[in-house]
Amino acid sequence: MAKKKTFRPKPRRPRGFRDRSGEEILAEQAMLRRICDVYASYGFMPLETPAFEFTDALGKFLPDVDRPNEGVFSLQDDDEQWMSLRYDLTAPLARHVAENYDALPKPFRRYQVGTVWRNEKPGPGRFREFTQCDADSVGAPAPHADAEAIMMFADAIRAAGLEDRDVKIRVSSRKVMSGLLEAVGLDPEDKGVSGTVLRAMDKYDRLGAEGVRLLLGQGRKDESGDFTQGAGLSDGQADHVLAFMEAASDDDAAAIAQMRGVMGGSAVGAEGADELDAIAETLAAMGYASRVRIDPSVVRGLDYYTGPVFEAEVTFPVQNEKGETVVFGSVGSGGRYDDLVKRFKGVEVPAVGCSIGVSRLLTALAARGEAQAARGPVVVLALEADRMPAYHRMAAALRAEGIRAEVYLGGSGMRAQLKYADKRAAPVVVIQGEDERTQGEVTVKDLELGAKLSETVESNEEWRSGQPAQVTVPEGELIAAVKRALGAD
RNA sequence: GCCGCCUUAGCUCAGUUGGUUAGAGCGCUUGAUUGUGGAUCAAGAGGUCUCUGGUUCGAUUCCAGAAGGCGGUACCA
Repeated sequence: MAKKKTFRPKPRRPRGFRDRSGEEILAEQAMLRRICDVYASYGFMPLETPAFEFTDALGKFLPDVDRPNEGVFSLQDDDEQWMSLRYDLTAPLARHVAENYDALPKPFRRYQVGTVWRNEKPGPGRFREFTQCDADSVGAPAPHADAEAIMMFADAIRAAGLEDRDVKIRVSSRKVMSGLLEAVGLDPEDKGVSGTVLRAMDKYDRLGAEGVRLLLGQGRKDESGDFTQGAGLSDGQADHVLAFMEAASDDDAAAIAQMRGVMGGSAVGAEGADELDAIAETLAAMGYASRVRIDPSVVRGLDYYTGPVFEAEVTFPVQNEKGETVVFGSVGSGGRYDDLVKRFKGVEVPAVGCSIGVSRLLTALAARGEAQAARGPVVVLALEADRMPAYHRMAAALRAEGIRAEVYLGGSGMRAQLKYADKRAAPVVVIQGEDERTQGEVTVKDLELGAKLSETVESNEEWRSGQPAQVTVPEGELIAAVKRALGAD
């Protein structure tokens, strides 16, 4: 007789998707609040848009193919139209502005927190589902809105918990990159060779001048033996590009001047350099010069950028759980995208904004050991089965005072209940067993203080008999006693 | 996508030159303590040795493939 097998699915998650603990969520919420407070203080208003957008609105159809780009999660609605999960918050903003153009004040300034999805291979601090926190000004031309975006970005990064020495904010411009490409004799519009050159420049930090030279020329083989095809430039052209990269300097004006020299007579290049000069001037006047550098090695992948671009990287080494130091990407970026709304409206609407990768930033801070354990709720022990209403009353009274509190609802004894409270990181437990009840009293035990005291207590007998860090008070003084215990730490 | 490493208890990992009962530390449960989280001591639970196929009398161990994980690299619209 054949036994019927019960189907039991494996509990598992798709690659790059994570469950997140209560502590991580609280840390993220706190970080988001601090970042958004900065955005709001600059006059930005919040906006929410849906997780799904029509794929054509995101601009993510593959050229000449009736299918969405591989990098976005997509599905067909019941009318066969392709929809995709948003992969950033900028494309939905452009859609929103285009759709409500006449009613919106220009410039339109909004900030937005949201989950975004990218169908890519996950890496360290890199997921397929993560949170971004953006602020953008739509309808504000260069370079003043760019300078503001960069200053606000620096403020937001600082508010998020990164001190100035922990982060490097670098600024460049798509226009000076185009100027360089023209000077080298390439067509900036040519996505092939020019794209390869820009990607090589983007790796200057990681691979250094020699690595970039290989990528500009024939190609480069990495440690794992994988070969990357190069851009095929001549030695002279490569020298030219590297001279541009070496313009980086502590003196922004000098860096921009050298970039001008390398770009020769390019008109776009000169325009980009003028904008960078204006930005650098504002940053210096506002006291941001020590926190932000003009640096030609910033490229940024998104090809919708049209002017200044910037990004923030952490300067401390990030290690994974195995203790290996890991290649960690940027924690935030931004730039100018003057053509994004034009896709819908036909008219150019200048726009600039920034985005902070909150999930990655949290990963970086956690890797540095800055995750602090969150305090749990006060736990009211449940010692006598027929006294549950009284326990609930005590918890409710604490809540009414704004103190997080819960009644123990498991089925175990006192010892296990205390272990539970310990594991929950409860700061305080409230105990009313038969002894206290008959006296009209309640015991308030300070677990945090007790943990501290236990370090100096050797024997179990001493530990038990001393009953450290707990007080028994009349029922009416419960709230006051709990508050004392909470405040004492 | 390409390259490399890895996969044995909840976690971190040993181990079996192919042989019957696969181990440790930590964690977990219970007790020493009719009502007190730490420490100590004692007892206990927990494994299709990732999966599939091959070689073999016999595979957790050898071989091949797959899946998953980690890292690098590419891509990142």
